[in-house]
Amino acid sequence: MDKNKLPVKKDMAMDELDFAMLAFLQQDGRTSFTVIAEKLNVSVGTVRTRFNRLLEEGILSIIGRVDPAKVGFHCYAHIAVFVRPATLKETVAKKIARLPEVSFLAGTSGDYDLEVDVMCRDNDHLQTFINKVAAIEGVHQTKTAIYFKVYKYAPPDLDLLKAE
Amino acid sequence: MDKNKLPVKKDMAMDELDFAMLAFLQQDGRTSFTVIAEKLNVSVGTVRTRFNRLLEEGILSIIGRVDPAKVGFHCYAHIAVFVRPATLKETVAKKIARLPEVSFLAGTSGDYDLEVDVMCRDNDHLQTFINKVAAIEGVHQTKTAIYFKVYKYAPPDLDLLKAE
DNA sequence: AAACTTTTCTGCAAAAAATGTATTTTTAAT
DNA sequence: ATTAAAAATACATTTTTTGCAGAAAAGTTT
Repeated sequence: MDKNKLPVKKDMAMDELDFAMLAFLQQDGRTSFTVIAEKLNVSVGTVRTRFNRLLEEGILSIIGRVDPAKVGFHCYAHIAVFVRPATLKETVAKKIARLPEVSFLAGTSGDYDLEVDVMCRDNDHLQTFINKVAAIEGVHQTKTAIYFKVYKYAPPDLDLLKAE
Repeated sequence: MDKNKLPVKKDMAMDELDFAMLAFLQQDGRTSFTVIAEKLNVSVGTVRTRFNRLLEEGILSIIGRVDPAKVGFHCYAHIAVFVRPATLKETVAKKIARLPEVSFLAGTSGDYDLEVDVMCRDNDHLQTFINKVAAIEGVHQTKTAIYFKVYKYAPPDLDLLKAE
């Protein structure tokens, strides 16, 4: 397999072999080096070296994904947070990030300032959480929406990077 | 280790041992059965049996998580989709779900009908994507917001289920 | 409550996979 | 072309997983 550099960040270049490995691991994070090596026609050692580099660089991480609904999180919600004065945004973000219910937190370019996605046991738990957020200094308003039905939840499609 | 049933869905009961295993695997999906067994004071066989059950039930999956930004997705955005007439919601959802850029798609209780999160290479790619969505029959309006800074991206915190 | 059934856990041997290291091959630079 | 550096390979060793068979626990039935 040849290694044509792909148009990624210059400092950490990745070739086709890396991407091929990622493709396997995205599907099953426990795929053995042996199997990957066979499928890609390289030695086990090569796969191992590459794998470790990908981990070290933080490009890849192997995690056990737990289905939230199946273990008891029956309420997945989206909270739009309006911060005032705007200068408090970072401070507020840091405080919200600490709450364990928060699965995603980001600053956006939209109407509101911060987006908070939370996993709660139930509506009761959610309400308690919202109150906690509302009590934070700088939180001016919140708008909550519940995710009724999740149609898709997928990892990034690496093919989008190859074919342009 | 004793197995006090925890308040999860009745049909697939999980005990403390299962949760302890999940906790390990959430951190490192490649943790060997041997290590888990030692830490939890059970036999390797037990860990294996439980592990397989968790996989089969879809409670757990081991995946290689790829850092989108590091491989070339420099634009993570949020698109609010308004569907009209409302009856087309499911149809529209199915069509959007097929697009490879979509990492998350859900129906919400908020102002808009569908929330679409997308991973794109750059703003250009994003714009092309938005046009594709806008062209779908039933899509009345879209509002896009870019995630400027992601403060947190975390798996569900299982401790929230134990202590209530 | 004893006898029986089912499920879960354990222990051990065999197979498979990962690791450590020395060597070869490839790549890049002068 | 020559040489230096980086990456890939091969193979012996260690570790982990897998496949069962037997033991222990939990749950039923009478």
